[in-house]
Amino acid sequence: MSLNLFANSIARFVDLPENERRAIESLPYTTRKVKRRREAIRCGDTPSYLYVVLDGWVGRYGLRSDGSRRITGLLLPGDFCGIHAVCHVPMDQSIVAFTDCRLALIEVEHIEALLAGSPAVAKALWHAKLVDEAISRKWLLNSQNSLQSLAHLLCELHERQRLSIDGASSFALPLIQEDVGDALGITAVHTNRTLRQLREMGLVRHEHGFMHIIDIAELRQVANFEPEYLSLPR
Amino acid sequence: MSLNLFANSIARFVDLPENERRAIESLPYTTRKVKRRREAIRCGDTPSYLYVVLDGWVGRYGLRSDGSRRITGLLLPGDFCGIHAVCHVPMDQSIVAFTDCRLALIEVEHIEALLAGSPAVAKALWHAKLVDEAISRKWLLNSQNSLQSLAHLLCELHERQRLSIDGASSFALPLIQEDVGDALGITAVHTNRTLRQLREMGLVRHEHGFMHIIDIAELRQVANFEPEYLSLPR
DNA sequence: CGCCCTTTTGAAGAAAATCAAGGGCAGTGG
DNA sequence: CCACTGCCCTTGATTTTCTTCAAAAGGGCG
Repeated sequence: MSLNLFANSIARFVDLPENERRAIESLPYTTRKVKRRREAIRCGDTPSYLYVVLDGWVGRYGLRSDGSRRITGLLLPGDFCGIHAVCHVPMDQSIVAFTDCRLALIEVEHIEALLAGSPAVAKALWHAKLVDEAISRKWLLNSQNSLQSLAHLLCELHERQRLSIDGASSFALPLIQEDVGDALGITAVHTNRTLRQLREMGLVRHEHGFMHIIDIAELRQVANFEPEYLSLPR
Repeated sequence: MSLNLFANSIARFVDLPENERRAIESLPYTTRKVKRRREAIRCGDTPSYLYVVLDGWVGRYGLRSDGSRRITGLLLPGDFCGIHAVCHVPMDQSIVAFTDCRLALIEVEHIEALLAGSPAVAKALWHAKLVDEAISRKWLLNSQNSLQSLAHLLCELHERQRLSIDGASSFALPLIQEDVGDALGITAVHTNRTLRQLREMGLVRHEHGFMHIIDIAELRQVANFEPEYLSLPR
């Protein structure tokens, strides 16, 4: 296992010169395994690494005063978090593993050196951050209508996984309904009912941890999903 | 009028060496006036400038399929937007003026040169973006409870204005209730009722476009507001 | 003064939360 | 092999929150 997944992820956004690709792939890093449901980074900590997801699913969340949780983003293999390290800023949210997963920890000094020496990479990290932000804002925009919002989340994940799973209309969705609810800002019970609606509309099936997209065109219609904001290649 | 407000804003996040401050303040730019309620940047356009707010209030928003609007962020003097220009990415949301305002337009080439030559500035822009993101995520976190959410927005604006207005417990709030509702993800009617609740609790008064914070301690209690995420000096 | 924009309030209805209970399934241990 | 347990999904009934629709009441400005 290495950072070439990270390099590929970066290369989605810029023409990556061969020397800069090598610079990424030769970054020193350590691997950390995190078990399902365990925190990878705690809110309030100032990380000293950039974290790259090597495999598994990871998420960002914050806690409310009543103890309830809101998931504010999902990180898939190749995604990174912890840019806070570069700025010496404490995390405003926590990072949790939704599956057993492996993270690459890259020391901030190496990231700084990379940013200074590899302009294309620096630009790509900005681009990746803009996409990340665009996703957050879509979540804000959608939090109005649970059906549309759930449909949109499924479209988002379908699209983001398209590259790795290559066009498959099913993907492993390791989240339980409570997680999905926490991502949408609704309760687990309501998530259940909303998911049932999508099922009864003949758009999706969720079985054995796999989400099967039956009618992507109609699902996108319901979601009002326009994939451009993800800046992924067609 | 010049970019020194922008430089100050940047300098909140890093120790800005004198030469880098001069680099910012000597950036060539043009000024653009935008009238209240007019769009400054349209969703889908790829900007070719970095936009810095010189004066007035500006906001980011997206439209839903039913035509309703969600405001996803507010920009105050010194704040910037349009980093998309650097990455050649189309905007995923639009930028609108809430008051007559003036924007500084800095060509992307100059920004790229600045980023390449001024490491502290580059780091500060990352930091500013992280704060921006943290604000978005707070909005996501709060969108659950309209009272808490409105209280939190007022605390956020109070805190962000603290530096410019210097400790005043009142500030000009040029948004109408419909705007506030669009920022919170609730209707104007419900915003009105929620605001009334805060008024009847003796926490705020809103008169003649000014928001008077009567009991900031209690307001922060209601909002569960913890200012650290804004990375502002004490 | 009269007009337009905004705020305020009421009443009815919809969406989602909450509370509660039952059911399936996988792993564990007797 | 079966009972037990824990975790998750599912469904029903009730309550709360917010929306929608409608109308009236400021308030500033030509």
